[in-house]
Amino acid sequence: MSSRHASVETVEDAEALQAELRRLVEADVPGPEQVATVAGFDVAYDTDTDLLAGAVVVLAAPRWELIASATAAGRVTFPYVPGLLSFRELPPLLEAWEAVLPQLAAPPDLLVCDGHGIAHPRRFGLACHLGVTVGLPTIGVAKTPFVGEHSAPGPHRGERAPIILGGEAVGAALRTQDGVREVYLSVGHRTNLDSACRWVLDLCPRYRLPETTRTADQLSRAALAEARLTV
DNA sequence: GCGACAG
DNA sequence: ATCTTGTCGC
Repeated sequence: MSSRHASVETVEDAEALQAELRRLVEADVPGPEQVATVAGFDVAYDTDTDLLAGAVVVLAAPRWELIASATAAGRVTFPYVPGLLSFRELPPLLEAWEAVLPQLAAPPDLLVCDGHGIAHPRRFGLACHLGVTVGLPTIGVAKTPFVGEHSAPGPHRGERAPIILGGEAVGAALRTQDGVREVYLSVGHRTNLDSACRWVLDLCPRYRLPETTRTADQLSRAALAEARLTV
């Protein structure tokens, strides 16, 4: 698991591993029919101290109430390289994941993370890496575009426009609330674009960003603040 | 070669 | 990611 990451320390190693793991991605299969629980992932950074903190939250339908969570703080082990974000964020996220699993009666039905899935230069963004690693359905929801072209979706909640890369739809610009800026989502693993849009809308009953993202963001920041006191 | 570039 | 107050608007 993480031992596999221990050997990845250069851009070359990371890209080689991506090329290997991308073949495992299932990006056009039926998504979860029901979602009783959903997990959210996010990482916060302190640029001064090199500290980072990952957080995993588990929310329960239909109100998306927090039922479990875990965090993991540590030092940055990989630089930010566009296209290799997962090698930077996965270590703390997987550590938090391992800590949250024992709190659950069953694995979450869906995982949502910050950043893209297959809307990625090599079709293997953070959401894909997380998905194939834990073997569960994942969706990537990003606040800004990364690759591909898309037109502006209509102004109302639920309207969307495909993100086109290399002639294929790799994701969608989705309006999650009337009049707010769109989010950019793509399949990570074991689901499809329609299902992903459906569940992301469900996770955005009130705000632009999914409840999973909002809650995980808060928790990761709190965990980072806690970790800074230790330094 | 130049500019862009999730978090 | 992160640095950051007030302010316009529903």
